[in-house]
Amino acid sequence: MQAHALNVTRSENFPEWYQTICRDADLAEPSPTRGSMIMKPWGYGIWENMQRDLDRRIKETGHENYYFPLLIPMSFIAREAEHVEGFAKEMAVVTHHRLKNIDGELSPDPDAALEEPYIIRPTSETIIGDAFSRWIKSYRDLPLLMNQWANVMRWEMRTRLFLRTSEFLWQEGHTAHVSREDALEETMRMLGVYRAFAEEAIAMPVIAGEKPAHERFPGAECTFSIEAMMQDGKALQAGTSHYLGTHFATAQNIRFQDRDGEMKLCHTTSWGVSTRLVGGLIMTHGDDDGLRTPPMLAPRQIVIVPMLRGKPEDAALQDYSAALAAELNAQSVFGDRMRAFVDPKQSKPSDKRWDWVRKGAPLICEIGPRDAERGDVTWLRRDELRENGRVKSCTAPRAEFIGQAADMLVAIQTSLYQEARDRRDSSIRTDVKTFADLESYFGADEDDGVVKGWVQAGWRRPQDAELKAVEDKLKRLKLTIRNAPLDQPGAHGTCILTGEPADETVLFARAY
RNA sequence: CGGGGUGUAGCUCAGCCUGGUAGAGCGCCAGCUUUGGGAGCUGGAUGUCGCGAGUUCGAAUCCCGCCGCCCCGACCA
Repeated sequence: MQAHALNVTRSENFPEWYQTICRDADLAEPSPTRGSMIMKPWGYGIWENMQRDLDRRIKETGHENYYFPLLIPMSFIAREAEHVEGFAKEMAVVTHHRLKNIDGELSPDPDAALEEPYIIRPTSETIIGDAFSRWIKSYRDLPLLMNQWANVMRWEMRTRLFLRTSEFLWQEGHTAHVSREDALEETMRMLGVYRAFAEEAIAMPVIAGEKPAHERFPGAECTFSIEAMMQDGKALQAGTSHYLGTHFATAQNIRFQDRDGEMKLCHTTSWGVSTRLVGGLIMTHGDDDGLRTPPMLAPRQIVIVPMLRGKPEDAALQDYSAALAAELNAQSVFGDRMRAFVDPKQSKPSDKRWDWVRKGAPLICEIGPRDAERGDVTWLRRDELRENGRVKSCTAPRAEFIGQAADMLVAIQTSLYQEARDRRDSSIRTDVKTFADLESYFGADEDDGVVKGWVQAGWRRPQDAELKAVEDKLKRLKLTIRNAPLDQPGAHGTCILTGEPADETVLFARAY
């Protein structure tokens, strides 16, 4: 009898646990293309459900979907100085349009070099800005509210499944407005959409706030983020929303004629979330038995495993299971059709059970001959898998189970959220006031098994000349400033780095 | 790209120091037994030992080069 369904626990080795869960829950695997991953049905299905839910929220706030090209003329990226600087080092470049067999080796054909190379989009501000400059003529064309679902590529030094891959899937919203106020309102609105989406759909509590100046998106006037705490205490930036001011409008000539007849620059925004959220979901809800998939996003919410034994009564078990699935599928939950599934795989029932435990199907029904005979259902709740070290199962008459299935799924969604929120709330320290305290909390030699959470403390925004020193000081503790929560306390006290009066209260954390 | 580690069966790993031509457990396949649940017994299949070059009669083992992966750093959603 194995103690857990995974062979490494979170406390033993969190990074290894993360990799194991990606593999054993069949979420994704590394690919031959360095830094890129193969997403498998359970992992990709979670992303598809995220997409569906978030796409609805994006459309409900007035945005429409567009699709822009993968390849961007290289000159476009050069237009906004900070933007170039931010992305130049991680750009994949397309330089040829033909291969040729040269001395038995396939190479780009020297005669087929592109006059102007293309870059593979790391983000689409520039090519979308180019379109905006043509589409926007008048204040009547504003606001222009667009979104696109796309893949992007950033040549990363170090990659991890879902959390940082060279190619990733995301949504990027881009909008143009007549005024700073309108654009800022949009920036905040979408930050709010992300917060609600993360908390409601992913059951992942987040803190929304503004990034410090040195953590801004290249070319942005201000950047806001939602930050989630992973089970090892590290922070994950789960979504960003940027007010771009008139920087891109200036660089790309995005102007409109206002009511007063004057030509004015648009104020633009951009905002995005990516497949990184799947990584966040894993590190928020995974346990030592695998993933616990929030029911709202689980590709299959109820998995039915008939306990087949190669006996005559197997047929009856299959019929009973199929009928149960059909009845469950006719139910609705979270305003959607319930997703039940009979696992038809020809393998041992116990293996199928543990496969679904690792994948984190919210409810796993095990239908044995006695259940079928009596008209019962026996099930496991993935969020309450074990009790006193033993797997806990419940049995009830079929109609009763069907009647409460939706409520149980909702309860699982809620309990996952609450568990994550309690863990986060109890891991944010507000009593660390000085740099010495900060140092001793995060300690030079960690690895004492204690999860280091976040520290919320006051800080004074450094002047340009001081910034380097501040960053170095934090770097030594491997700390970053995550954001200044929108929800600011009344008084900020003194700056944890300098002891001077603080401008605001920010979150310090180690981060992914 | 720097520092450290690592690469042997599907998975976890032993063997390497001291060179003699490949192992264990789990998984997989077959048969039998078992049956409210991660079963037992018996039998079986599986590897260009990361890749390439070298030393040697002989290399998983020694030397050189390269590559992948992991951790730390730099970079970042």
